[in-house]
Amino acid sequence: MTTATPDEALPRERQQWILERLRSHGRVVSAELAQTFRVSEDAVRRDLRELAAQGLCKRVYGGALPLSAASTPLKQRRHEHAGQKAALARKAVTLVRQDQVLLIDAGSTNAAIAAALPENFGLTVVTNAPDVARVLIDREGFQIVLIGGRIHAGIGGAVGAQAIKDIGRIRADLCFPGACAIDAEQGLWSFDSEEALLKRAMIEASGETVVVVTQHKLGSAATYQVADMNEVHHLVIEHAVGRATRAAFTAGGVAVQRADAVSG
Amino acid sequence: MTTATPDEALPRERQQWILERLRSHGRVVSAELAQTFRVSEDAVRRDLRELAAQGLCKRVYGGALPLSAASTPLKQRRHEHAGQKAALARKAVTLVRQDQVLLIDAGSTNAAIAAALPENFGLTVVTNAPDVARVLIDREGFQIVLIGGRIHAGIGGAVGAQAIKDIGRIRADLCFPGACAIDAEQGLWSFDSEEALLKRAMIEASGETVVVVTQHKLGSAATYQVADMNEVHHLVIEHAVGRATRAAFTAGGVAVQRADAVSG
DNA sequence: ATTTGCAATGCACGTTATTGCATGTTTATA
DNA sequence: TATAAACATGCAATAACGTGCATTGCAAAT
Repeated sequence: MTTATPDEALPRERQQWILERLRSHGRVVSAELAQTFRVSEDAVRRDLRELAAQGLCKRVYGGALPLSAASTPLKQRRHEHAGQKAALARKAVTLVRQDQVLLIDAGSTNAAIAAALPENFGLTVVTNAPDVARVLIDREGFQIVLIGGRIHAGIGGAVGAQAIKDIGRIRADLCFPGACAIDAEQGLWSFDSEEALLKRAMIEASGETVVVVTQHKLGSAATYQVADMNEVHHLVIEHAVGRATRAAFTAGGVAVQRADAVSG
Repeated sequence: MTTATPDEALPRERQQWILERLRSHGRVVSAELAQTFRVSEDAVRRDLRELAAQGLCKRVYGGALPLSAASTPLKQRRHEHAGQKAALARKAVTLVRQDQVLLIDAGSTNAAIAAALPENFGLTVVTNAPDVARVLIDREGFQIVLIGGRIHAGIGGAVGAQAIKDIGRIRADLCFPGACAIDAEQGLWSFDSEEALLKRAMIEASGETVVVVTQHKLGSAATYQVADMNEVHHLVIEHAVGRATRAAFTAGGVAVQRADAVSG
């Protein structure tokens, strides 16, 4: 029961109702909608066309379906901006030296970093993310240590007391905490309190901290603070980031690395 | 349950449903799909043809199988006996009841079991394998707990003192230790001493133990013993296993389950 | 008050997608 | 090798679709 009876509704109302129905029922049928709203199927089709144009649903023969990505937000992110992330990762791993111990957080960018790490470099990788672990298992010449704990599906890795305790028993050289948002004054931020605590524990367990971010995470903040900028030693950003933004971070004592330009 | 009863579905909706079903069940049968959607088998075949053309599944005589990109040697092994393993997994998950806590070991067979587990069944899955964790992260309605520790690449999961300590803090209902070899008299065996210790810890932390094996692991032994057969409560084997072999296990008090026959 | 502009709608018409059936062919298995 | 089931293909019927166009209702401008 999304709403009572629409029966008569304005176009926008209809579209809103359709979206709700898509969320709750997983599909809508043009003919049914036409009958529900007492309009012609043409009008319904126009609605669906608009919604699809806004990326809010997927039109199919007979009606519309919710975007399949809506049910799997993480899986969607996994292949987004793959080109940029690979470029960022290539630049980020230049900061890694032989025989170091790395602490790698969950996230698609960090999985890209794991894939870019040099093999047989004597590296030890400690991670709370099954994704990162799997990338390294399929490669060679890494010592891998898994951080245990309850897994938060939306984050894609272990969080919580157990994970933080595990991290407390580690000393790492380099730390790659994923960032939800980063700002030259405000520092590093996360959308989830558990996640923020975990990233903080990672940073405290490491000698140096490297933050690797795609462009849209720059200059914004989120809900929970992870660290001040003076706790971040290296920042790896996309090639396209402007000079002013870079200067703001450099002024704060952060070593800024630009990834190579990407065609795509 | 992937979805309720489709019964009547839009063409594209069918295809999505088929893909989901492929992920969770490892195969689809044309005749079954036709009955499920109440369309002719021709329509189903057309769907499968389209999906296959998009590289989303592999058509086989009678239906279709999931197509997961396999290239590296480990990944190769992961899907080598995909059909049989999916059939084993389907049978194995019938032993799982609502709201149970499962302890799942590393291994390709166990990853298939994770993929076959029913969603939103109140299940808690504890695992030392990034592979298993990842399968469940991509699905919904599971509580996932990661066992930490040093990862043994050849095994594909965490082993060692840390992992065993983590397991010691868990009480599970059901345990799925991967088996390298199993014999009615000699019991359960492993090729690696660390691995053997871990499996033993898992069994001791669980109420019941389920061993799921492909045919070639039966009746052989390995280097390190994991458990006697009287510690194994359920054995899930392929359909093709002979009567004499089954009887040997049954005589030892093991409940033997045969997977359904597989064409491929 | 009238005009103008615009969004929304329904209808007509040509186009495309989907379906089941009939045909002949391929495939698995005894 | 024989046989039945599964398959591909062509075909006609149907349902859904897109587009152009006229109509309607309403609000802003004249």
